[in-house]
Amino acid sequence: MKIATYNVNGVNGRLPVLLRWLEQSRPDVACLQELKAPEEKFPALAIQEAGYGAIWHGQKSWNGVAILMRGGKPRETARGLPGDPEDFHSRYIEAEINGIVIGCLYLPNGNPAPGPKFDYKLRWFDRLTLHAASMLAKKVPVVLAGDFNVMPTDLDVYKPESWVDDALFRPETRAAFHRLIAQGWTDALRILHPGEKIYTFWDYFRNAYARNAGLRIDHLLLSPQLRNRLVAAGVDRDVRGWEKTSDHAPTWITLRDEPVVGSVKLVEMPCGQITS
DNA sequence: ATGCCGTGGAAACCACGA
Repeated sequence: MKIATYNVNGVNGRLPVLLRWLEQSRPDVACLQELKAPEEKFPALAIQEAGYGAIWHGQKSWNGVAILMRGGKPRETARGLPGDPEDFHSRYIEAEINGIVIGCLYLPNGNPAPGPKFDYKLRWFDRLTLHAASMLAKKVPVVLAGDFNVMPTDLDVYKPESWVDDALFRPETRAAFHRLIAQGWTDALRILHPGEKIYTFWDYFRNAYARNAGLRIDHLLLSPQLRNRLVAAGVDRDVRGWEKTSDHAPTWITLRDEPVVGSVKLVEMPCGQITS
Protein backbone atom coordinates (compact mmCIF):
# COMPACT_ATOMS: atom_id res chain seq x y z
CA MET A 1 0.00 0.00 0.00
CA LYS A 2 1.50 3.28 -1.13
CA ILE A 3 0.58 6.42 0.83
CA ALA A 4 1.71 9.86 -0.34
CA THR A 5 1.52 13.43 0.87
CA TYR A 6 1.70 16.39 -1.50
CA ASN A 7 1.35 20.10 -0.82
CA VAL A 8 -0.03 21.12 -4.21
CA ASN A 9 -0.08 24.91 -3.65
CA GLY A 10 -3.42 25.44 -5.42
CA VAL A 11 -5.31 22.32 -6.50
CA ASN A 12 -6.92 23.93 -9.56
CA GLY A 13 -3.83 25.71 -10.83
CA ARG A 14 -1.93 22.48 -10.21
CA LEU A 15 -4.46 20.07 -11.71
CA PRO A 16 -2.43 18.97 -14.80
CA VAL A 17 0.63 18.34 -12.61
CA LEU A 18 -1.46 16.53 -9.98
CA LEU A 19 -3.10 14.23 -12.55
CA ARG A 20 0.22 13.50 -14.26
CA TRP A 21 1.80 12.63 -10.92
CA LEU A 22 -1.15 10.40 -9.87
CA GLU A 23 -0.89 8.48 -13.13
CA GLN A 24 2.87 8.10 -12.86
CA SER A 25 3.21 7.38 -9.15
CA ARG A 26 -0.13 5.57 -8.63
CA PRO A 27 -0.39 6.00 -4.85
CA ASP A 28 -3.21 4.08 -3.16
CA VAL A 29 -3.76 7.07 -0.88
CA ALA A 30 -2.79 10.70 -1.50
CA CYS A 31 -3.02 13.40 1.17
CA LEU A 32 -3.14 16.88 -0.37
CA GLN A 33 -2.56 20.24 1.29
CA GLU A 34 -2.95 23.88 0.30
CA LEU A 35 -5.92 23.32 -1.98
CA LYS A 36 -6.54 27.09 -2.02
CA ALA A 37 -10.06 26.38 -3.20
CA PRO A 38 -13.49 26.66 -1.59
CA GLU A 39 -15.47 23.48 -0.97
CA GLU A 40 -17.42 23.74 -4.24
CA LYS A 41 -14.38 24.33 -6.44
CA PHE A 42 -12.52 21.13 -5.61
CA PRO A 43 -11.91 19.31 -8.94
CA ALA A 44 -13.62 16.11 -7.78
CA LEU A 45 -14.73 15.05 -11.27
CA ALA A 46 -11.27 15.20 -12.86
CA ILE A 47 -9.84 13.33 -9.87
CA GLN A 48 -12.59 10.74 -10.10
CA GLU A 49 -11.85 10.26 -13.80
CA ALA A 50 -8.24 9.62 -12.80
CA GLY A 51 -9.52 6.74 -10.65
CA TYR A 52 -9.64 8.36 -7.22
CA GLY A 53 -12.44 8.94 -4.77
CA ALA A 54 -11.89 11.89 -2.46
CA ILE A 55 -12.93 13.72 0.67
CA TRP A 56 -11.83 17.32 1.15
CA HIS A 57 -12.11 20.30 3.44
CA GLY A 58 -11.86 23.45 1.37
CA GLN A 59 -11.61 27.13 2.19
CA LYS A 60 -11.62 30.25 0.07
CA SER A 61 -8.11 31.40 -0.97
CA TRP A 62 -6.04 29.55 1.60
CA ASN A 63 -5.30 26.24 3.28
CA GLY A 64 -7.51 23.26 2.38
CA VAL A 65 -6.79 19.53 2.73
CA ALA A 66 -7.97 16.40 0.92
CA ILE A 67 -7.57 12.63 1.02
CA LEU A 68 -7.69 10.67 -2.23
CA MET A 69 -8.18 6.90 -2.47
CA ARG A 70 -7.54 4.90 -5.61
CA GLY A 71 -10.55 2.80 -6.55
CA GLY A 72 -12.75 3.83 -3.64
CA LYS A 73 -13.91 6.60 -1.35
CA PRO A 74 -12.18 7.31 1.97
CA ARG A 75 -14.39 6.83 5.03
CA GLU A 76 -14.13 10.17 6.81
CA THR A 77 -13.49 9.98 10.55
CA ALA A 78 -12.77 13.66 11.36
CA ARG A 79 -12.44 17.14 9.93
CA GLY A 80 -10.72 19.84 11.92
CA LEU A 81 -8.80 19.27 15.16
CA PRO A 82 -10.58 19.41 18.50
CA GLY A 83 -9.69 22.08 21.02
CA ASP A 84 -10.55 25.44 19.45
CA PRO A 85 -14.07 26.18 18.20
CA GLU A 86 -12.82 29.60 16.99
CA ASP A 87 -10.35 28.06 14.53
CA PHE A 88 -11.91 27.88 11.06
CA HIS A 89 -8.76 27.12 9.04
CA SER A 90 -9.11 23.99 6.90
CA ARG A 91 -6.00 22.19 8.03
CA TYR A 92 -6.98 18.69 9.12
CA ILE A 93 -8.99 15.86 7.66
CA GLU A 94 -8.93 12.21 8.61
CA ALA A 95 -10.17 8.96 7.11
CA GLU A 96 -10.08 5.21 7.57
CA ILE A 97 -8.79 3.31 4.55
CA ASN A 98 -8.12 -0.45 4.48
CA GLY A 99 -7.92 -0.60 8.27
CA ILE A 100 -5.50 2.33 8.57
CA VAL A 101 -6.43 5.74 9.96
CA ILE A 102 -4.94 8.48 7.78
CA GLY A 103 -4.61 11.95 9.29
CA CYS A 104 -3.90 14.56 6.61
CA LEU A 105 -2.60 17.84 8.04
CA TYR A 106 -1.36 21.25 7.04
CA LEU A 107 0.39 22.75 10.04
CA PRO A 108 0.50 26.57 10.14
CA ASN A 109 3.61 28.27 8.79
CA GLY A 110 3.94 30.57 11.79
CA ASN A 111 6.02 33.39 10.32
CA PRO A 112 6.82 36.03 11.29
CA ALA A 113 8.15 34.77 14.61
CA PRO A 114 7.69 35.79 17.29
CA GLY A 115 4.15 37.08 16.87
CA PRO A 116 0.49 36.02 16.78
CA LYS A 117 1.00 33.72 13.79
CA PHE A 118 3.77 31.90 15.61
CA ASP A 119 1.58 31.61 18.70
CA TYR A 120 -1.17 30.12 16.54
CA LYS A 121 1.29 27.61 15.08
CA LEU A 122 2.37 26.42 18.51
CA ARG A 123 -1.23 26.21 19.76
CA TRP A 124 -2.21 24.22 16.67
CA PHE A 125 0.78 21.95 17.25
CA ASP A 126 -0.35 21.33 20.84
CA ARG A 127 -3.85 20.43 19.63
CA LEU A 128 -2.36 18.04 17.06
CA THR A 129 -0.22 16.42 19.75
CA LEU A 130 -3.24 15.95 22.01
CA HIS A 131 -5.24 14.41 19.18
CA ALA A 132 -2.28 12.21 18.23
CA ALA A 133 -2.09 10.89 21.81
CA SER A 134 -5.77 9.97 21.73
CA MET A 135 -5.18 8.07 18.49
CA LEU A 136 -2.25 6.14 19.95
CA ALA A 137 -4.37 5.23 22.94
CA LYS A 138 -6.73 3.36 20.60
CA LYS A 139 -3.83 1.14 19.49
CA VAL A 140 -4.92 1.14 15.86
CA PRO A 141 -2.66 1.64 12.80
CA VAL A 142 -2.31 5.38 12.06
CA VAL A 143 -0.39 7.45 9.53
CA LEU A 144 -0.08 11.19 10.18
CA ALA A 145 0.85 12.68 6.82
CA GLY A 146 1.23 16.21 5.64
CA ASP A 147 3.06 19.49 5.53
CA PHE A 148 4.24 19.89 9.13
CA ASN A 149 6.15 23.12 8.37
CA VAL A 150 8.99 21.84 10.57
CA MET A 151 12.52 20.79 9.73
CA PRO A 152 13.15 18.32 12.57
CA THR A 153 16.98 18.49 12.58
CA ASP A 154 19.96 20.28 10.99
CA LEU A 155 20.15 17.49 8.43
CA ASP A 156 16.77 18.59 7.08
CA VAL A 157 17.91 22.11 6.08
CA TYR A 158 20.34 23.07 3.33
CA LYS A 159 21.77 25.86 5.51
CA PRO A 160 20.65 25.44 9.11
CA GLU A 161 22.37 28.54 10.51
CA SER A 162 20.28 30.87 8.36
CA TRP A 163 17.00 29.29 9.51
CA VAL A 164 17.40 29.32 13.31
CA ASP A 165 15.06 32.30 13.79
CA ASP A 166 12.48 31.09 11.29
CA ALA A 167 9.14 29.73 12.50
CA LEU A 168 9.86 26.43 10.71
CA PHE A 169 13.08 25.82 12.59
CA ARG A 170 12.96 27.76 15.85
CA PRO A 171 13.74 25.73 18.98
CA GLU A 172 10.09 25.91 20.11
CA THR A 173 8.93 24.41 16.82
CA ARG A 174 11.49 21.62 16.79
CA ALA A 175 10.71 20.89 20.45
CA ALA A 176 7.02 20.58 19.60
CA PHE A 177 7.81 18.14 16.80
CA HIS A 178 10.03 16.07 19.07
CA ARG A 179 7.36 15.99 21.78
CA LEU A 180 4.98 14.55 19.20
CA ILE A 181 7.52 11.97 18.00
CA ALA A 182 8.30 11.01 21.61
CA GLN A 183 4.73 9.73 22.00
CA GLY A 184 5.85 6.77 19.90
CA TRP A 185 5.59 7.91 16.29
CA THR A 186 8.12 6.91 13.64
CA ASP A 187 9.38 9.43 11.07
CA ALA A 188 9.16 7.04 8.10
CA LEU A 189 11.55 8.80 5.71
CA ARG A 190 14.21 9.27 8.36
CA ILE A 191 14.06 5.76 9.84
CA LEU A 192 14.74 4.22 6.43
CA HIS A 193 17.30 6.82 5.35
CA PRO A 194 19.28 7.87 8.44
CA GLY A 195 21.98 10.45 7.78
CA GLU A 196 20.77 11.15 4.26
CA LYS A 197 20.01 14.63 2.95
CA ILE A 198 16.35 14.49 1.92
CA TYR A 199 14.31 17.53 0.94
CA THR A 200 10.63 17.87 0.10
CA PHE A 201 10.47 21.64 -0.57
CA TRP A 202 12.48 24.08 -2.63
CA ASP A 203 11.69 27.81 -2.89
CA TYR A 204 10.49 29.09 -6.26
CA PHE A 205 13.09 31.84 -6.22
CA ARG A 206 16.85 32.09 -5.83
CA ASN A 207 17.16 29.09 -8.13
CA ALA A 208 16.61 26.94 -5.06
CA TYR A 209 15.77 23.66 -6.80
CA ALA A 210 18.76 23.77 -9.15
CA ARG A 211 21.03 24.58 -6.18
CA ASN A 212 19.32 21.88 -4.10
CA ALA A 213 18.67 24.52 -1.45
CA GLY A 214 15.81 22.57 0.08
CA LEU A 215 13.98 21.76 3.28
CA ARG A 216 12.42 18.55 4.59
CA ILE A 217 9.07 19.65 5.97
CA ASP A 218 6.59 17.10 4.58
CA HIS A 219 6.45 14.05 6.81
CA LEU A 220 4.72 10.70 7.26
CA LEU A 221 4.56 9.52 10.88
CA LEU A 222 3.68 5.93 11.72
CA SER A 223 2.01 4.62 14.84
CA PRO A 224 3.75 1.63 16.49
CA GLN A 225 1.29 -0.77 14.82
CA LEU A 226 2.73 0.16 11.41
CA ARG A 227 6.44 0.38 12.14
CA ASN A 228 7.18 -3.18 11.05
CA ARG A 229 5.12 -2.87 7.89
CA LEU A 230 7.24 -0.04 6.43
CA VAL A 231 9.10 -1.24 3.34
CA ALA A 232 10.06 1.89 1.40
CA ALA A 233 9.92 5.67 1.57
CA GLY A 234 10.94 8.41 -0.80
CA VAL A 235 10.37 11.75 -2.48
CA ASP A 236 9.20 12.15 -6.08
CA ARG A 237 11.85 14.80 -6.52
CA ASP A 238 11.58 15.03 -10.30
CA VAL A 239 8.02 16.41 -9.99
CA ARG A 240 9.53 19.60 -8.54
CA GLY A 241 11.28 20.12 -11.90
CA TRP A 242 8.07 19.99 -13.97
CA GLU A 243 6.45 23.02 -15.61
CA LYS A 244 3.93 24.91 -13.46
CA THR A 245 4.85 22.75 -10.48
CA SER A 246 4.32 23.19 -6.74
CA ASP A 247 7.21 24.31 -4.53
CA HIS A 248 6.78 20.99 -2.67
CA ALA A 249 7.48 17.51 -4.05
CA PRO A 250 5.26 14.48 -3.35
CA THR A 251 6.56 12.34 -0.49
CA TRP A 252 5.52 8.71 -0.01
CA ILE A 253 5.82 5.44 1.83
CA THR A 254 4.89 1.86 1.02
CA LEU A 255 3.54 -0.50 3.66
CA ARG A 256 3.35 -4.25 3.30
CA ASP A 257 -0.06 -5.82 3.60
CA GLU A 258 -0.66 -7.25 6.99
CA PRO A 259 0.18 -10.95 6.82
CA VAL A 260 -2.81 -12.98 7.94
CA VAL A 261 -2.78 -16.77 8.37
CA GLY A 262 -6.18 -18.12 9.23
CA SER A 263 -7.52 -15.81 11.91
CA VAL A 264 -4.11 -15.20 13.51
CA LYS A 265 -2.35 -11.96 12.68
CA LEU A 266 1.40 -12.43 12.26
CA VAL A 267 3.88 -9.64 12.88
CA GLU A 268 7.33 -9.88 11.34
CA MET A 269 10.01 -8.74 13.73
CA PRO A 270 13.08 -6.84 12.47
CA CYS A 271 15.39 -9.76 13.36
CA GLY A 272 13.36 -12.10 11.16
CA GLN A 273 11.49 -14.09 13.78
CA ILE A 274 7.72 -14.27 13.62
CA THR A 275 5.47 -13.65 16.59
CA SER A 276 1.74 -13.85 16.78
C1' DA B 1 18.77 40.74 4.72
C1' DT B 2 15.54 40.32 1.14
C1' DG B 3 8.87 37.20 -1.02
C1' DC B 4 13.66 37.92 -6.07
C1' DC B 5 8.23 33.49 -7.45
C1' DG B 6 3.70 31.84 -7.45
C1' DT B 7 -1.37 31.43 -6.28
C1' DG B 8 -5.87 33.25 -5.47
C1' DG B 9 -9.11 37.02 -5.03
C1' DA B 10 -10.22 41.22 -5.77
C1' DA B 11 -9.06 44.97 -8.23
C1' DA B 12 -5.27 46.31 -11.63
C1' DC B 13 -2.70 45.62 -6.02
C1' DC B 14 -2.77 42.79 -1.96
C1' DA B 15 -2.34 38.72 1.40
C1' DC B 16 0.00 34.80 2.02
C1' DG B 17 3.45 31.29 1.67
C1' DA B 18 8.46 29.03 3.95
